[in-house]
Amino acid sequence: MRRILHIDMDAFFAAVEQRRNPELIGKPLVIGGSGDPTKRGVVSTASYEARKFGIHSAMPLRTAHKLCPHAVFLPVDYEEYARVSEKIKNILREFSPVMEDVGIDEAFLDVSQIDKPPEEIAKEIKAKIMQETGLACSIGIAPNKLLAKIASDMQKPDGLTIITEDNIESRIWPLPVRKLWGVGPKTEAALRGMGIETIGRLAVVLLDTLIERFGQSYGRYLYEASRGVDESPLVTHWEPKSTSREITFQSDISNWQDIARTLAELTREVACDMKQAGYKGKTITVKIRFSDFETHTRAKTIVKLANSADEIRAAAFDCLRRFELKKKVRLVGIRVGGLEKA
DNA sequence: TCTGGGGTCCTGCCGCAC
DNA sequence: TCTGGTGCGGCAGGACCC
Repeated sequence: MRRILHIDMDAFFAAVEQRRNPELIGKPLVIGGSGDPTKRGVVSTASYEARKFGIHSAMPLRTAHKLCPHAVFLPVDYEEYARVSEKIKNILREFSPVMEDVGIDEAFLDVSQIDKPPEEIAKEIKAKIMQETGLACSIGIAPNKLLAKIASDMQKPDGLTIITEDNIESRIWPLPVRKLWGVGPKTEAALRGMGIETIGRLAVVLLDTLIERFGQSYGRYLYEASRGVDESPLVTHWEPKSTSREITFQSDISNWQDIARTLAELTREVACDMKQAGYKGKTITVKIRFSDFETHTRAKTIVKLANSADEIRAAAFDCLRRFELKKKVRLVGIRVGGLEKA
């Protein structure tokens, strides 16, 4: 039986900001966008004090500002959070080399090979992270990644939750389906339409029914996930498949020259990213989001792998010309896929 | 009225080659 | 030469994650 830990930092961005400026401790704090709640942007992280006002991740900053005008709004300092994140990941690797990075503020750790109760390991990890960074985290312990992730979310903040195969029925099945990794708003609504609101209710649906409704791959996933089944291994190393840059304009624009100029600038940045990381790519995709939020893409695959701004820009402009720019544009983006080591 | 930016994966469709 | 089945890559869109 595997023993998997899921480590999830509590309100990570907000906690990092509170640590470097203790005056912010105990105050409603919202991190997101440029830090100006009158501008376009969404909430990346809200402190627990801000969450009491109904503020949550992905909420427009303007909405957050209306809910709590006296909250402190700060811009995202990604470099600083990445630095702290790396420190935390290094601490985790000291406990087990089998670590899967899941974004900036969470990770899985396989401690199956360690001759010590996982609960004890988890307590040591929490203490070490607190000692070296001053930050709290929540940890879930389970026989697989799926359950460990659900567990870490059960007693936030500063939690430690153990789920075993024996208590899937009593502790997992009463939870709403939305708690399952991979079930978002659309699937939640579709399931509700079928009269399914909890994981336990999902677990009694026939496999064939789920495959018919959600397709072979996702249907089977839902069937297994609802039963707490997840054999997926920890991924300790992976290569990026695409890299991208996009920007939302502060106000929607209709001038083709402005759009083209922005696309050229994003192209330079993405080419620079690729050269620094040592990758070339072959599929260039341009993304346009119109003022009504309708989003379209146009892609072009070039014959030879490329990472120069000139080559990528030429393909990007071919794509841009294929758009009918009838409506105002709020976002333009570029992605280079099919990456290979240069 | 509001809805970021950086990713991954899946599905359906189409044209093409065999 | 025509027709149909099949597999595959490219493309577009969508759902989801942090």
